[in-house]
Order: sequence, then C-alpha cells, then structure tokens
Amino acid sequence: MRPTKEQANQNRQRIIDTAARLFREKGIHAVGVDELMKGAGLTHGGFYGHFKSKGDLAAEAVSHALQESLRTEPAYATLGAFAKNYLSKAHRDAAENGCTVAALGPEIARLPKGQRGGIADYVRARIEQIEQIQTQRGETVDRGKAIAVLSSLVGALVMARAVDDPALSDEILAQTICVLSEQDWELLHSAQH
Amino acid sequence: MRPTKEQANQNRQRIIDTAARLFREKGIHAVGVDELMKGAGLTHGGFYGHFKSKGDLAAEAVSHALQESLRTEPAYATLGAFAKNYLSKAHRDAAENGCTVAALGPEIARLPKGQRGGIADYVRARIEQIEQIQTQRGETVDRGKAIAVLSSLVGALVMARAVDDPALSDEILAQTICVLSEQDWELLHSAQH
DNA sequence: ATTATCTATAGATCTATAGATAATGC
DNA sequence: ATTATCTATAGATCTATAGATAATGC
Repeated sequence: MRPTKEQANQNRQRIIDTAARLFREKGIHAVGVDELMKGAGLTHGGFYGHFKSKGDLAAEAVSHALQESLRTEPAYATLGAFAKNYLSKAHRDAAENGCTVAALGPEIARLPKGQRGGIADYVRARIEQIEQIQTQRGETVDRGKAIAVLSSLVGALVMARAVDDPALSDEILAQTICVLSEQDWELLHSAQH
Repeated sequence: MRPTKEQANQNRQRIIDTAARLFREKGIHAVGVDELMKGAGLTHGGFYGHFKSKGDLAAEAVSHALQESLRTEPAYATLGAFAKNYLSKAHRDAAENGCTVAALGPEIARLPKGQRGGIADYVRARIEQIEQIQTQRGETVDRGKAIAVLSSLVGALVMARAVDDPALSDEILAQTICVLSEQDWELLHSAQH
C-alpha cells in the first residue's frame, strides 16, 4: 500500500493539478478536501500528509495554475491573434483549464496577502507579453496600453461567462476581439511615423 | 415579538440588503445563513419564512446589488470621468458596495441560468451607459468600443483587487484611467471630421 | 524503522425544518 | 386565528486528526 517516494511526489503533484482544475471550475470554497482527493484518486485522510491545510494547498494550486497557463501558451504576433485565442468560445466554456484570473480573480483577492500564488508576477508577465507584441511590431512600448488591453481581455471573459444570454455573451467576445484587432492597425500606423 | 406586516417586509428587505453587501465582500459561498441573519439583526431560523433557500436569496441579492449600483450612479460626461470613478482606490477597497460583476462575476457565472439576478440586463445597461457618453460627445455610437471599454473597466478592477502588490495595483488603476481618458480626445477628434 | 495512505471519527459549521411564542389583524 | 420570529435541533458536509496498515528504504 505504501508507494515509493517518487510515486508519493507524483501523488502530491496530482493533488495540486486536480485542485488547480476543480478550483477554477467550481470555485475554491465550493470544492471540499473529500471531493478533491477523490478527484486525485486518493482518500481524504491522506491529504494532510501532503499539505498543512486547505488554505496552503489553495496558494499552491493557484500558483500552479498561473504558471501552467503562462508556460503552455504560445507567443502571439498580434493583439488580434492573442485576443482571438483568449476570447475564444472554447476558453469561455472551459474555465477549468483557462486563465486563473478570469476564473478566480475575486476569490484570489479575498485570500491573505502572500498566499495568492504569486498573482502579481503573473499579471506582470501578462503585461510584458503584450509589450513584447508592441516591440515586435516596431512600436515604442506603451505599458499603459498594454495594461488596458490586458484589462479588457480579463473583463470581457468574466462578463461573457457571467451573462446568461448566449447572444450577448458571444457579442462581448466578438466585439472585444474586433476592437483589439483594430489596435494592430493603429500600432502599425503609428510605427510608420 | 411578532412585527407588523410592514416591519416584516422591511426585515425581508434588510436581509436582501445585508446579503448584497456581505456576498460582495466575502463571496456567496463564504457567507452562511447564520452570519447573514445576524448581520440583519435576526436569528437564523427566521430566514426560511422569507426565502425558500439560500440559492433563492442569492439570486435576489445579486439582482438587488446590480440594480442599486445602476440606480445610485450619476451620468458621466466623459469616459475619463466614468473611469476615474469606477477605477478609484475607494471602489477597489470597498467591494461590498461596489460593482457586482467585479466582485462576484465568476461566482455568478456558476449559478444556474435564470438565477443570475438579471446580470445580462445589467451588462446591457452598462454598455448603453457608455454609448450614451459617445452620443453626448457627438460621436456616432460604436457598440464594439463601448463593450471593449466596459471590459477594460471590469478587468482592471478585478486585477487591481487580486494583485497583492500595492504599487502594481495602483498602476493598473491609474494606467487604465489614463488610456480611457485619451479615448475622449480620440472621440472628439473623429467627431470633428 | 520509517512513512504514505487508509479507515474512522471528532468537532465545527452549514442548510433546513419543527414546534413554541407572542403580538398582529381579522 | 394568523403569522413573523425565535429556540432547538436534525442531518449533511467540511476541515482536521488519530491510529491502523503495509510496503518501502535504511
């Protein structure tokens, strides 16, 4: 019954992975240790061998989710391409694997400071990701615009998910993609001066 | 001990009001019926004389919070003025009285359809509020831009609250205000053609 | 011998209900 | 007599702990 040290570490990782998925899907508060461990294929008693408390796991799971979504994402050449991906119906309809800020932002805001899984670093990385697109297109970096673009991405996804009118939800995604795509042309235009 | 019919109705309203505040502050899941009724100055047993379930109250409380924040808000002449108010530090630091989408968006998204307190109507009203600013400034109404502006407001507030770095939080608010204020000039410029 | 997991359970909390209470409203 | 609220509690669930189990790793 006792697994090897390596298997135990894999189990621990699977708990974090399962939590990162379930928390984004249902919210941190809505997922109990029992459901979580069942999702990882273990019994709930074993949880406290790996983590001191559910709160400790929450911080690790949020951190893991944030890092994964940065790691697995490709580099985009234009704002339009970034927006088209971030504001896809697929992303809207699969919060469990998507952006942690859009899925858990308000809940993360209620966690104690220092236990928010390095969300500040994540937001900074996202801002820099957009600044990099500006650089690639030959534009001088405009951090303010990068922040505003990121804000519109997060806000549009939050609203598209919250709204219970499918037409309005689709419209929010499509229109925000459209506006951000137009900014590519503006960037190009101002860069030619 | 039994209150008048009018007092009973006032009690019911006070429960909804308290819920609208506590839910935004701590999240719907994090507030129990006991704490809620204590906040309204009643005992928890009386709750079910007013509401069938906590879920039923949640829908009413969200609806109430949405309507209140629309009702109490002034009309803004410019995007900059709107943004300055919505993205103020006061709003960031007092979620319990602020925008329900920014405080509870992801949690509302997980409520059953039809029990989301008319959030679609609220988002539509917010979009129209921005379209009205466009009209007032003599610009042809651009619904896409209105949606993108609204998205950036919501997203910036969610991020500014989630981030545990005060400097970054302030920067997100200030920069997004700055970018939206610049759009006032662009509107004016394009309207003069 | 050590230790990761499991079984069982303590203790707290949460939603909801039942019956008592006491003032209103017919 | 009706009914809004209160007291008390049922029943479920949630976090966390204790002790047993059995395979690993010294």
